[in-house]
Amino acid sequence: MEQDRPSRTRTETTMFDIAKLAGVSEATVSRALSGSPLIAEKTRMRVLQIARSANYHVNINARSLRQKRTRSIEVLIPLATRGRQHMSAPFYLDMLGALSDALSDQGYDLLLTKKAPWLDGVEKNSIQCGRADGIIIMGQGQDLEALQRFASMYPQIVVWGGHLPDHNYVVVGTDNVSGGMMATEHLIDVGRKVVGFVGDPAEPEIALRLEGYKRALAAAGRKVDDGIIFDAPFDGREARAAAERIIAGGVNFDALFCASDVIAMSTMTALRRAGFSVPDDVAIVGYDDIRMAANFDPALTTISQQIERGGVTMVELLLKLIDGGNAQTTLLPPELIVRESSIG
Amino acid sequence: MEQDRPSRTRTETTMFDIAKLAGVSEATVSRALSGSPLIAEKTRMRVLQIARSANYHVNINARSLRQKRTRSIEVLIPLATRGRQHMSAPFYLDMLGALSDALSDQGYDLLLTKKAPWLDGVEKNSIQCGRADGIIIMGQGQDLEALQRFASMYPQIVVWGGHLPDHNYVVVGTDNVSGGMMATEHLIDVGRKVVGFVGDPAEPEIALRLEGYKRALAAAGRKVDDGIIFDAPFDGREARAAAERIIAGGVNFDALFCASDVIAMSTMTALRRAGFSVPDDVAIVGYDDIRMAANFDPALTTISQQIERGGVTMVELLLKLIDGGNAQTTLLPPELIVRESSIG
DNA sequence: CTGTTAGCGCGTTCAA
DNA sequence: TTGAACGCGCTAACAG
Repeated sequence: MEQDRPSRTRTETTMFDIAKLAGVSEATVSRALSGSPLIAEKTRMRVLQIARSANYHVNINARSLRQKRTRSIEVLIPLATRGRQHMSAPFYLDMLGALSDALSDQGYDLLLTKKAPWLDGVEKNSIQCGRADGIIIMGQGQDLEALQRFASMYPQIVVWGGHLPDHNYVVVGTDNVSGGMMATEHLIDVGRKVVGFVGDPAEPEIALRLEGYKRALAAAGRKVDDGIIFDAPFDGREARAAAERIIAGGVNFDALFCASDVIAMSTMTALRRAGFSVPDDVAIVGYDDIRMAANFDPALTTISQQIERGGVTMVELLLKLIDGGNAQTTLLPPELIVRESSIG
Repeated sequence: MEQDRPSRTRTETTMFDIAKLAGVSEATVSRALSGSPLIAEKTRMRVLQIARSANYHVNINARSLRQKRTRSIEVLIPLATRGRQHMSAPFYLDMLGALSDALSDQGYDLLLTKKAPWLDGVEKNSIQCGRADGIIIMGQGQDLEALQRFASMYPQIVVWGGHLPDHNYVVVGTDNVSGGMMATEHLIDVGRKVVGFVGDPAEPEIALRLEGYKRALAAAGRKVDDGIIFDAPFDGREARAAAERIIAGGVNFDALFCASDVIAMSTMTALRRAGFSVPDDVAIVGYDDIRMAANFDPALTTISQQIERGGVTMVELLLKLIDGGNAQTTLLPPELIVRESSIG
C-alpha cells in the first residue's frame, strides 16, 4: 500500500516498536517521552534509554493531529518577491532572528512566509489549515482594512507596527511618535536650524514618525515646512536615486531626519557625492539601528528599536492569545543612539 | 473530551461536514479537492463550491500523517543566537528570500531554524520527526565531519557551500576558487602591485576564495606573501576592529581582496578613517554583492553570487532527492561586478 | 502507576 | 464514478 521511497532505506520506527522493546504499552511510552508525572521514574528512564538507542523520535504530525496543536507559529515578512525590497528589510531580518530565538525558547517552530495573507483574502491561511497555532505579522502594510478583516476572523495574531486608533488586533512596536520626536529634538538640540524629513508616510509607522517630527518642531516653536518633507515613496533600491533628486532640488536644510537607516545611509552617500559633508553641512539621524549603522562612515546617529525585546514580547503575547488569554498592545520605548552623523 | 480553547469560537469544519453538505462520501470530497481524475467533473464543481463557501481547508496534519509527506522543507541558517552575527549574514538572508520564493513556487512551506543540527548530534532533526521532507543547510560550518555524519544518516539534504573533495552530500554554491581568481586578477589588471587578502579560511568557502587568490597571484608570476593575508577570524561586529588592527600594522599593500562585502565595507570605513583613500591608496574588491554594495561610497566592486538561481537550484535538487532521484553537486559561475572601489 | 480503548482528519484501498 | 472500511502514529480518557 505504501511504497517506500527508494531513497529511504530505513523503516520508520514507531512508538509501537519502542513499546515492544521496553515491554510496556504505547501509552506508557508516550507518557515517558512527554514528561508526564503519571509514570514511575524507573520506567521512564528505561523507556528513554531504549528510545534514544533506537534513535526514535515522536512523529510530529500524529501528535499535532491528536492534540490539535502544532507548536508552530507562522511569521509573515513583507519582503517583496523579486528584486524590490522593503525599505526596512535589514530591520525585519534582524527581527526575524529575534523571533526565531524567542519561539525556539518556547518550544515553537517558525514557519516563514513572505506573502501577506490578507492580500489573498483568507485562502491558504495556516491557522485554518492546522499548520500553525498563530501568526506574527511584520508590518501593518498599506491595506489596513484588509488586516482588520483578517484579524476579526483569526484572533491568534500579533502585528508588529504602529499604534493606530481602533485596531482590532494586538500590536507590538516602538512608540514611533516618541521616536520621531527624539530624533528631531536631537537635531534641534545640536543647533540645526532647518530640519527636514525623509520617508514615505503611506507606511503607518513612518506616518507616526512624521507626526513626532512635526510635534517636535511645534514644541520648539518652529514652522512645519512641507517643502522639506520629502515623502516620495521608495524602497531600498530607489533610496539612492530619491536622495539624489532631493539634493538636486537644492539643499535648503542643514539636517535631515530619515525614517529608516537604509534611507539615511543612501542619503549620506548621495550628499557626500554631491560635495556636501555629513555632519558639517547636513546632520543626519536615521531610524532602526541596523547592524551596519555603527560601521558606516560617519557612524550613523539613529533611533534604536528594541529588536530582541520586541521579538520576545510578540511571542509572549501571541502564546497568551493562543491559550485563550488576553493580550494588550504594547509599545516599547525607542532610544536615541548618538553617533557621528549628527554631531560635529 | 476535547475542550474548545476559549479563544476559538468556531468549531473546525471537517471533511465529514462538507461530505454531508454535498450529499456525498468523504472519499469523494477528498478526491474532489485533491484534483483526482476519479471523479465526475460535475461532482467536483459542486463539492468545490460548497467547500469554498464553508471556508473549508484540508487539515494539513492529517494529510501529512496519511501521506507520510509534509510538503515542507527545513532551512538551516547559521545566524548566531545572540549578538554575534555570521560574517555573511546579509548574503544568507537574501538567499533565504530566494529559497522562500523557490519553495513556495513548488508548493512547499519553509520551516526556519537557526541552529545547525549536527551540533546536537541528530536529536531534534525535523526529517525524522516527520516535520519536513528535506533540509537545506546554509553553509558547511566548521565541523565538516559532523556534517558528513549527518548527511550519511539523512540523505535528503542539500548544502550551500564550497566544493570540497569527498563530500557525501549534494552541494550547491559558487565556484569560489574561480571567484577568488577573478577578484584578484581584476586587482592586478587595474595595475595594483601588492594585493592582500582578508578573510577567515576556517570557513570552507573562504578557504577556496583564498586558494583562488593564490592561484591568480601565481599565474601573474607574483609571490604569495603571508604577511598580507589577514586571516584573523571575525564576524560582522568585529570586522571594523579587525580592519583597524590591519591598518595599524602598516598599510604595505595597495589593494585588498576581502572575502565578503561586510568585511570590505568595514575595511573601507577603517581605511578612510585612517586617512587612506579608496580606491586611490587601496583598491578593494568584496564578495557577495549584497544590496548595500551598490549604494556604498565608493560603490563596491565585488563578486556576485547568483542568489536567485542558487535558491532555485537547491530546491530543485532537493526535491529530486526526496523523490528518490539523483542530484549532482552544482557550482554556479560567479561574476565580477566592477564598481568604484577598485578603479580610479 | 499502567494498560486498554478510542479517535484526531484524512487518503487509499477494495468492492460495487 | 462512488462508497465503505481501514489505518497513518499518537495521546487522552477511563478503568484497574
